[in-house]
Amino acid sequence: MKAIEITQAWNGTEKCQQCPIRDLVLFADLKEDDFRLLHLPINDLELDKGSILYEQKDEINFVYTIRSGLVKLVRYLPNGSYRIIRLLRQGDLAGIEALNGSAYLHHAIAMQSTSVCQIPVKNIEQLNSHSSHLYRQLTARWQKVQSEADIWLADLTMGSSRSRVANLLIYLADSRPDESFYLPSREDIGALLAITTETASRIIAEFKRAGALNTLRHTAKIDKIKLRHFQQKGD
Amino acid sequence: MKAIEITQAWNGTEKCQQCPIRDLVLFADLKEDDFRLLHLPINDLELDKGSILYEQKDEINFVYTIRSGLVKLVRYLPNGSYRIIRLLRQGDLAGIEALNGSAYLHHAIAMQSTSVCQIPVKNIEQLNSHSSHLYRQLTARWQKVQSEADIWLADLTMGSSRSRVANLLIYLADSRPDESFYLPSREDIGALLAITTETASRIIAEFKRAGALNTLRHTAKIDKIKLRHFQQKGD
DNA sequence: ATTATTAATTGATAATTATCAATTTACTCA
DNA sequence: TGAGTAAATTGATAATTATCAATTAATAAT
Repeated sequence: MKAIEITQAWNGTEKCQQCPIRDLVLFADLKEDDFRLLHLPINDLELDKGSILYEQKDEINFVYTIRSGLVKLVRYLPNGSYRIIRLLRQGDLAGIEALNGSAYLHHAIAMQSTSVCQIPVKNIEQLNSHSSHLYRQLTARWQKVQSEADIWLADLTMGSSRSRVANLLIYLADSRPDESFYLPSREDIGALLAITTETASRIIAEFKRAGALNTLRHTAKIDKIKLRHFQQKGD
Repeated sequence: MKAIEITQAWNGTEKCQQCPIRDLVLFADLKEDDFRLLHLPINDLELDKGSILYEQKDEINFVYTIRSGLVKLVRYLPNGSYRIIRLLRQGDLAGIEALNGSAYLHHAIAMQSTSVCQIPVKNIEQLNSHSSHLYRQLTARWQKVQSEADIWLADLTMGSSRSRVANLLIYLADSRPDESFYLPSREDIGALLAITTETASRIIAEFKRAGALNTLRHTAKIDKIKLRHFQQKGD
């Protein structure tokens, strides 16, 4: 287990243009001519739960688009504990820092079965120098990272543990078509919100008892109305 | 007071090339030819403490380079409280989200006397379409924002209040030539670290008593050795 | 299916932080 | 300078969360 499997390798030309999440990914705006500029192969990777997409020390030759699944960006602290800095979902870009030639800033680890496109940085650079279409996508993505980090900071680092967990669940459920989502382990919830595993567990259990959260294995659904009662004590 | 004064207006050509913080700012890599592409005037603004550089609702026509001083990016919450999302210092870029045509994401407020360059977004766009020099600076800056946000999240949102305040002071003192820095109000420290004003005050007072922090008005110096004792309880 | 292992839950208690309130200190403006 | 206002500090107490420890539930391996 914890395998990474290359299921396909291709040069963008046809495959990327038929990509079912085309409008979400980096190459959204590219024209047919642009695709001819892709020289290195793009790989399609399937990651098992727990497998590592990249680590901080890794050589940085790729950026990754998440096609499906869930990836956590993790920063390990000197004392051995860790903090989850951000979650990446469908359409998100991992390893964007590679484009500046700086090292990866975190470890990227699949939280569930995940499929990604592995795009060589050289491809991006080539495209960038010959076509301006990619530029908008890249800056837009940088901006998305930034604004999500801000929201994260505002919603998920203040207030009581209870309201932080409620906000996290609402964030996780957000924009899922069927409203069901992957519920992280209590340890990961702790690492996401800077609370202990036990506190995370108590609150999740409390939400379940109140009927605000229903789980089957790691698949969860929330009752937003009931959950809102836990969001803020003051209003 | 709380005035914003336009002290100078110029077209980049000579003025920007002589800028004393040229290597820190957006135009660092530009060549003489590039500057000829700047058509709209760049303004030099002087902000008094407390004055507002921009608000979320503002029309977004400018990005700003901080020449000196300290700016806080503030997000107001529905219940009237606020959270400081990030601090900007010399060389940092404010309002970078304007480049994607999205609204400003925060209020930007001067925490002390601050001077900034106000750069029309149109200038940036013009430069970008005619010269590739700016691209590197922009992506590098985006990346810096991202990596600092990550560090922030890891250092300033976990651990005890005491260690968070210690980390904030170390961050503020960092890279100041004379090691002296502007100490924010206790309320702002609270908004930065998601703790109450009172807790912030108690900890600052404790650091002063221990000789780990010395203040004269809002100018502060830290004793890093002594401060480290407060950083982490566990090591 | 059964055992071994890991994750989740719960309890009791200690430590931390928020809250409410009062006082002292610093700053502003006439 | 001196009164008025805002900011910082401190105290007492309540609420929240961490810590340590035990138990139960879920998952994986044979």
